[in-house]
Amino acid sequence: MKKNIQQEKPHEHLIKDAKKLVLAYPKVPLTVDCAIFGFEESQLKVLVIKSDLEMYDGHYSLLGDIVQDNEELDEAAYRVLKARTGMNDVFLDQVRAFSHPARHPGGRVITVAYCSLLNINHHQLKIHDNELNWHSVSTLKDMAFDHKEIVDECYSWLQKRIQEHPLGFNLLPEKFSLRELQNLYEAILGVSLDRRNFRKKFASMDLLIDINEMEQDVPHRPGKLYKFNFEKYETSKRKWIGIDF
Amino acid sequence: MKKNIQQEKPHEHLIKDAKKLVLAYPKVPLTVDCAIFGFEESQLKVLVIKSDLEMYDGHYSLLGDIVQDNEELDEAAYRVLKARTGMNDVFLDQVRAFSHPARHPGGRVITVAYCSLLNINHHQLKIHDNELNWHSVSTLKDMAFDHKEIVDECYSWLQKRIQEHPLGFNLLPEKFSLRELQNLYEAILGVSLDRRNFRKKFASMDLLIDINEMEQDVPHRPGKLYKFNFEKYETSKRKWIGIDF
DNA sequence: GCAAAAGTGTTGTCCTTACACCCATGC
DNA sequence: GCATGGGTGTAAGGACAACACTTTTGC
Repeated sequence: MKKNIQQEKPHEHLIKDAKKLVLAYPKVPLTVDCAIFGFEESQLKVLVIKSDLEMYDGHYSLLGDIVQDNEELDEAAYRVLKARTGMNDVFLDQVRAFSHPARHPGGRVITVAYCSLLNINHHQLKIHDNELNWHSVSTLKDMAFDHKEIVDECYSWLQKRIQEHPLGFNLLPEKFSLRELQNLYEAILGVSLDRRNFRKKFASMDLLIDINEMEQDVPHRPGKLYKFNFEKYETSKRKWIGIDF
Repeated sequence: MKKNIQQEKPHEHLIKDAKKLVLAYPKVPLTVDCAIFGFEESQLKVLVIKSDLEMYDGHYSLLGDIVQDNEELDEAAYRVLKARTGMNDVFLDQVRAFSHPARHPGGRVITVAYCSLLNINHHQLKIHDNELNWHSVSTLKDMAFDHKEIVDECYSWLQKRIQEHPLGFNLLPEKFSLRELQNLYEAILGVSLDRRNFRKKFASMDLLIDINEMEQDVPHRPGKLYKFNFEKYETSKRKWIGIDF
């Protein structure tokens, strides 16, 4: 927007100097926070770090940073992600802004939350300060700031999105078995699924490429490995017709 | 978030003064913009106003305002809504933030977009300056700033949400006929729906209360009027199980 | 040979879709 | 009586849920 309601009068003139207008606006500190999810040992995990604020000593916080001048929010989030994980080409999407006036003990700070999905094994954590680590989502608590609320919201967001779009592949290795895929869905949705129906579902979607390789070193019959068919997915995204409460 | 990546060193001390930390953060002007949708003459409309920036002379913009100190984003959006429409208890939800550095000609301004749904006939527009008016969504173009992009995004958001939750009732009068409800869905989704199937669908959801009244002054057989069963809806919200790409 | 998980089909139910005729009202 | 939309039922097809046995590997 760009117009202050209080300023309005019946026949005001058009504003010529937009710069002057904006200079008069109040300003707030703005950050991005990333809920970076990974999948390991059949558990959904999120990347956290020990807070370096004394009042949150021992509590975890999400990775985030100040938004720089002339930086888009997406860029800022991506910068945080890359600085910590070293990864490019990572799934990243904005969830929503959090603006409670007391959410930061240092004063008013508004943050925009991002959800990111990556394969834990495809990267090395870049900085091991502050006990950067993967924490199981289900056992998280006592986070710094409003970060628990942010994680909860991002997790709900993920649960919903993963049922509408095949995002789960971002959390798996390039080659994966159907068992791994199902474990992932079960972990994220918190339900158990029928194996045969699950396989039929994905078979009928035709989004998996059979690469004619098998699992190695498993203590049971090895399963086939698949890749995700990104091309096919890109050319046939969901059409949104049908009311369904 | 709250930690600047560049600041990190192997054994830094915990930060005691959070206020001092935040004072050092760069700040940006922050606004909210509302895509306020209404339904009239079987068309989805959005509330717009003539921009008062000279460089956008004659172009429409959304309603919005600066976010005040210590104001939540939701509050700011609600304030804008109430100032212009005089309405309380209006549906309002955050869509997402827009942060392109050049989106405002006066310099960097980040905005958070909100989607709002209200019944056009239940309110009087509060201020008639700047040609505040309802504009058909389908014929909007040449808006000020990035407001066309914001409207498009909010419209997509609405198309999706209205299929998951019964939001449409916010756009209708308290009492409405099934025909009006169907017109609404057809207008928003841009499809035509089978009348019998549509009625069956809503009948089976059991979210409509038959109030034993009929339409008046229609030049054909009058239809029954219904109210939306808000209580029932609140106690039986959607359960999110099932993968569905 | 035993444990552990892979792989595979069928059936019933439910939901969705497609489709046509009579009815009530205003004019 | 005619135009306009209101109101209703049925049948076919597709999607989903439930369910058990055989196979392959490591040990």
